[in-house]
Amino acid sequence: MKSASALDALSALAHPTRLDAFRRLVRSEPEGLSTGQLVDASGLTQSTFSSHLAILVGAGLVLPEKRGRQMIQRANIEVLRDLMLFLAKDCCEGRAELCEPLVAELSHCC
Amino acid sequence: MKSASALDALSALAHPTRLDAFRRLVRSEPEGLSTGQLVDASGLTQSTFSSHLAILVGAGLVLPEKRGRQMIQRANIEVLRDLMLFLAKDCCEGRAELCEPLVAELSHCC
DNA sequence: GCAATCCATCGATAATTGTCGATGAATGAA
DNA sequence: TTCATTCATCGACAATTATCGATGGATTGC
Repeated sequence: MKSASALDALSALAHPTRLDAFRRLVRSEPEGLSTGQLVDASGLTQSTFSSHLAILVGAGLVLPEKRGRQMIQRANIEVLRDLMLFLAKDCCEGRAELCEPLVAELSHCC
Repeated sequence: MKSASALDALSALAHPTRLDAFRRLVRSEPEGLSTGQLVDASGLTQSTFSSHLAILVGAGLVLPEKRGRQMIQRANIEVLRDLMLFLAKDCCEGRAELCEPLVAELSHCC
């Protein structure tokens, strides 16, 4: 993952509404949620939430699928993984000792 | 890590100048870098960079230490680890299959 | 065909963020 | 003591972001 893509993903997640929506989508994998369900959960107006959703989609973190007249939104775990690898990479290069506790906790968590 | 702290960390990293400075500090562990060195690397004015640095410090991602008349800045890997665990946690809860490839790649990388 | 539903886009406004130069406090050197 | 260096803070301004209501396209159901 390039630095620019990582920045897009970080910026997309750096907002309460978008972070909440993304986590909700991760938890709802693999079924996903409709835009309307996400709007309801956000408490914002439909148009405001739509602009937030567009930012998540633009960053590749959310993949929309058309289903009838609604859009089903799904989290793109791959991009999340790429982002985490991007962040971890600096520790790893020549200094694995910084990364080991991270891997240990992640292994334990999953 | 609470959602609010994760948002602070994400917001802090969601800016080219700050992401670059933080990664530079991670790579320079455990010696750290002086504020002046970071300013030079950023290409911004001292005051502008100082406000960015304050955001990283406020998020806990950077720990300043006074040394004479300069400040030595060091990356706080723990907060990075907490952030990554926060992001991974949603995958892990009841759906480890989403997280496994992430752990696998991280283990391989480190 | 017609009305209703779902959702993206537009335009306007308010709020936040980024940037800079200037100032000043703290420290070390002469 | 006096001067230079390092860096945080202040105030101002520009740029970006967040929010909303309104509009309109696409689709489904009647």
